[in-house]
Amino acid sequence: MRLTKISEIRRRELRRAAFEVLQKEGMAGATLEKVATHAGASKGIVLHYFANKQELFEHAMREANASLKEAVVERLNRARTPLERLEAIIEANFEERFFQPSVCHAWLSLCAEVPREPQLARIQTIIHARMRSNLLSALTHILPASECEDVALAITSLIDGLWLRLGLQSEGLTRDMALAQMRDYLVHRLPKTQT
Amino acid sequence: MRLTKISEIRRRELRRAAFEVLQKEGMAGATLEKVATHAGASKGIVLHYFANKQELFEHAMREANASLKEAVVERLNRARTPLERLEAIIEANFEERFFQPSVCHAWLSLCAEVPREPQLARIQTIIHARMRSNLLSALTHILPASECEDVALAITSLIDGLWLRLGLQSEGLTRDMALAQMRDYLVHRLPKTQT
DNA sequence: TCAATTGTTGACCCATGGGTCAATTTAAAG
DNA sequence: CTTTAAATTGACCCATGGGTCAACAATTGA
Repeated sequence: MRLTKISEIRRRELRRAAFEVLQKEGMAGATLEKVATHAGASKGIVLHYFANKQELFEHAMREANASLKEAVVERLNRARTPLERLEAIIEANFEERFFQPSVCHAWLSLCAEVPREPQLARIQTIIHARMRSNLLSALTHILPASECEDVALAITSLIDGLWLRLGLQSEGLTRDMALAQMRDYLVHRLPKTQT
Repeated sequence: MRLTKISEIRRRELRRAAFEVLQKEGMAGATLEKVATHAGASKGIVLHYFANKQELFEHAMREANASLKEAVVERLNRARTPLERLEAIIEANFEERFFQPSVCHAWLSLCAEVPREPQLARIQTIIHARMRSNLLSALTHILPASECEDVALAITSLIDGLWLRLGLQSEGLTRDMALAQMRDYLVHRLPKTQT
């Protein structure tokens, strides 16, 4: 048996192709045909590996999320202090490869389906839970317990808001500006001695 | 001639119906047929008053935005101090009639189309510009000029992020929590004497 | 070498939905 | 009252795209 079965290779290729097509075409425009073509395959193959369109894009979302998670873990491993852990989480969310208008467009398209797609909602819940947990594990060492939840939500919301802005108004919001925003928030919200 | 022409009445009815259908069905599911039925008319009439689907939803977005704008103006008129003006803008964005998961779903669906729909992008630009201008007109009296732009962007992003959260995880985020978040931000970001 | 499994394709089906149009009803104007 | 214009309908057209399927190719394992 091969180390990685063809089926796994194909599924990954198709997930990725789906996410990439999503970036430019949106959910309605991301045809099975287009995804297949973009992956260099035929439409039939897509439905051979995924039961239907929803499942395909569910896996596309999973993969995109997994790659963000990786980036966070990677940076968290390097972090030594609680503050560094906080910065690690934030900076991972604004890495150049992620913080791109097209990537944001794809996420927006997926988010717009969340209300009607329980599977996507589930993934979204997981994403939020992990974010919260990561933030809390750092914040509890920096802030009084009573404030941690609030600040965690604020940080998440700020990140999401900046992402949204990037998606809606690509011009005029750079990665550096976004990071500056986050830093500004931390400087004013965390205890003076910390930063 | 009647005070309000039938054409204007119909157009408003259809815009509203479009927005309401959007709340539950999303952009793909918001069929011309469904919009027409929801407005108590036939599909033909929709295309009689709007050139095509895009135009219909463009006007739906315009109307939803106009109603938010009204709420802001309303509250701004009551505000006396710069800080009150700031609070007016924020509170308008979280009025009960707006800050609802279903309303947020509709906005999400529209936002997801922005990248591929220049008309929607234009409206979005206007929304952001007005928000920025409103915030700056209050902030300039509270903060040093060099900080106003940054704080305006932060406030906008926070609001958008909280809205997004409401859309993605309806349970677990109340209006009061959202407002508390905004207050918490202001308390820590504005000069001590202000709040 | 030869089943048996897996991968792959393209043709086909069919529901859906955007958009057109001619025909009819309703209302306005003179 | 009649003519002109606006409002409204429902039938129709047709491209699109999700999903099925039978047949074919390739790979694998005995």
